Amino acid sequence: MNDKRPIRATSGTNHEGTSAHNRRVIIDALRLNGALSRADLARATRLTKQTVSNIMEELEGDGLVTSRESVRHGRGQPSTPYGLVPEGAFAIGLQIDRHITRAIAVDLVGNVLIRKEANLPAGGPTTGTPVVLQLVQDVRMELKQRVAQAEKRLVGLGAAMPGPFGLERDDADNPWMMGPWQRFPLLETLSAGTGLNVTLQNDAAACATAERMVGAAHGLDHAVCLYVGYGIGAGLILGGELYSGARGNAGEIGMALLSSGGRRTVEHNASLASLYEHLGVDPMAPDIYSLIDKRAAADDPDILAWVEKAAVDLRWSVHLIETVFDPQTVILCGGAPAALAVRLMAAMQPLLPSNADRPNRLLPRLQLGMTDPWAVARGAAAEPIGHAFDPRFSAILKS
Amino acid sequence: MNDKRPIRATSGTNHEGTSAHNRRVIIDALRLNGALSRADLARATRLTKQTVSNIMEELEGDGLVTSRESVRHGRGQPSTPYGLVPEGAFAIGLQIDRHITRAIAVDLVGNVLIRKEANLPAGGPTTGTPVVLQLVQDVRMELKQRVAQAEKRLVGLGAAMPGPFGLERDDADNPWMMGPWQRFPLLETLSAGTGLNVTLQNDAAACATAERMVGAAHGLDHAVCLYVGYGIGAGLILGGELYSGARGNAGEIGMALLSSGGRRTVEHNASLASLYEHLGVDPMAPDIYSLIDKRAAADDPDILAWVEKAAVDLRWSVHLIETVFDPQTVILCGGAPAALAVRLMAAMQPLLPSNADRPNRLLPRLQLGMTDPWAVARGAAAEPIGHAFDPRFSAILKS
DNA sequence: CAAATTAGTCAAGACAATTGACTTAAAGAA
DNA sequence: TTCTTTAAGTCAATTGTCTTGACTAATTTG
Repeated sequence: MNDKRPIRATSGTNHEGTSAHNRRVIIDALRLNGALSRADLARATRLTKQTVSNIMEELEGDGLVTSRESVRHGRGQPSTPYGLVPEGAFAIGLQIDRHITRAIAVDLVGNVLIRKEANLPAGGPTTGTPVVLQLVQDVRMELKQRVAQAEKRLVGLGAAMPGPFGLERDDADNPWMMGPWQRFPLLETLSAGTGLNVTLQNDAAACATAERMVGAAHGLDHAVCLYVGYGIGAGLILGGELYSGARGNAGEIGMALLSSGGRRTVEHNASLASLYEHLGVDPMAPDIYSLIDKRAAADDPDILAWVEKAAVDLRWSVHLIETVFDPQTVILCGGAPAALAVRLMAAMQPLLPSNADRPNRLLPRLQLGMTDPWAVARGAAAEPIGHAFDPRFSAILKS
Repeated sequence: MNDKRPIRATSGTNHEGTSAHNRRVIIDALRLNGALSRADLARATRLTKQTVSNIMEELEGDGLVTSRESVRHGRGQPSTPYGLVPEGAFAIGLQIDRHITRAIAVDLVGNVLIRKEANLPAGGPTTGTPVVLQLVQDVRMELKQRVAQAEKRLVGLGAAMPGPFGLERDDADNPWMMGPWQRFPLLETLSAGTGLNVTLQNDAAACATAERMVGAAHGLDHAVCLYVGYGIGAGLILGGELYSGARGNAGEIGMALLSSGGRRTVEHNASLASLYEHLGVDPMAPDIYSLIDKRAAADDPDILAWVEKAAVDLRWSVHLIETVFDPQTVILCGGAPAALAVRLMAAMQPLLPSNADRPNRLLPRLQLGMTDPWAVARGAAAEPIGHAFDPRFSAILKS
């Protein structure tokens, strides 16, 4: 009969889509700017005062915003600012790293309420999954105990782990990869194990989300986070949204070959894995973070030697990021201890010339972002909250 | 009194935004799938039959779609497909290249109605602008003569030229740059000179737009066009939209340094400029395109030597693009003559390993796109048409 | 104390999608 | 043939959401 080829089309939208979009726009404005009056919101979103009033009433009813003390500014009736209610929503963030797993609980404005971590046994998902699930369960339990209505305002679980995802070839020999984990249906397992709405992204992307929410990328539409963790990656904020690529592997800059001939990648010289190897320390050591931090702070020559070597590749990475993404700024972030990160930043100067190298820039080419072992988990937790409220294209489409 | 810091927020939307979005979704579906019945459209866009009917009636009244012959498919009333009317809208596309400028007129479905080109005198915008404006004027005049109502359905002028834009440092010595043009307020000049709605993008981006509209990227949401022209660039289709970066310079992969130490870029070995230099031919020669094409087709050893050298860097470029963008496919396109492009493609095999190198891919890692000197102008022309009708986030925001 | 200015509300109206019943047109079954 | 099923498409009423314009409220300025 007729060919039943699938028809490709974007989804249309309707009244509810409009309304959802406007709600999200308002929440996003409040997150970005702090408390705002209805009149301010109306101007900023280009909606009418009345529309904003209606939506605010609804949001207040939903327990997502509350009024603050009214402020006088010159002539006219004083305005009543409304701010987000931290307890309006909660999410759990989960990081699965090479040797450790971390889980946190955050609220609507990004405050971290609970942190827990556990060593991840060797043996991949088989032995690791119970540990991870238990950790999540512990965080959830404690959250439930601490905040009465948290459970029903828990919007989801955001998980992050090193990429790349969906590769079929086995890179078991590559110390920077987590092959068994990457082939494991983590999302489904977590979803089944917790009953929560689960999202999965790579650690660099999660870090970028965290930077956008509360860090150096706050309010920026084009920013790239150069993530230095056990491996190296880039988290991409492009056009105001996190970009993940066709299969969630965008930004895996650590795997970029440094030249057309060689087999060396950025990760070989600049990842924390390479640092541990260089120093001959055991990455499983429980106090490794503070150990590195102390040695870096004391300008340990072994550390400085690694920093010099790593800076060469990181400098090139920044050049590359600037050249291909044209961001407003590049943010160095990740699990590197603060003292180490500061030294890396310094060693990367001067940056290589690039298109981003112009006078009268508003933002520096390279900024130091969060150097917090919990940053990835924070970003992971931000994902479900963002999904629930951010103004994004997909959000206005019909469900 | 109070601090009048600017408030950052996304714009809200209203009924007209909804309606505009749905119109655009429908037009886009028709462009992507060809003629579709109202029922098909309703299913594809997830709008109701009635809504689609209303919009179709409006679009038909606007002269953008017409009904085709009804088709029977099994039981039920036969459907009446509607297709885009080519004469529904027109746009002018303009390419400004190093030594030549091209202008075309296209219709709503992308047919090229008129092509004109002119040599661009040395001396930059001062001597070049009159030539460009005259060329545009010529195309416009001929369009007006050929199609009576074209003038009032002319939605804009899309211009493309090599990037990068907005650099303040002077690279007059760099033969791959067009410094004076890049610092020239082309957009304003064209706008003032023609009275049209003008957009400006780089040539690689324009080429990507063309590939998305009628080429290998048709219907893809994540595709990168590796553009080999006088310089080298990448046109980025990310998340279904063209991505340009913070300042329109995203994808300038030709300027990426090949290693952290050196000063060599992809453009040095793989651009047509490097080919002309390698061959010792004058890039101003009027028949240069067919000349290269013939020599390539005859497997001229000088050409083949260049191909080998260029392929090394292009292979690396593909690896890099796959690693940082994670696209569904990479498309080799640009102003290279067909015979040369085919040889480049062949010489690039085998590709370097990357995350994209997995079995059961749906699309090849690298495809040959348009090898048409007019592709850039076509893509440039698609921009105003797309702007007028595409479903994009910005389109649903309040004007 | 009146005028100006700004925040915010009220009630009616406008716009655009939805709903459900209906009409039309074809294929297949009895 | 005729009845049933299926699918396309229309009609008219309804619903959801934003806009409009007039209004009230609260404050500063002259």
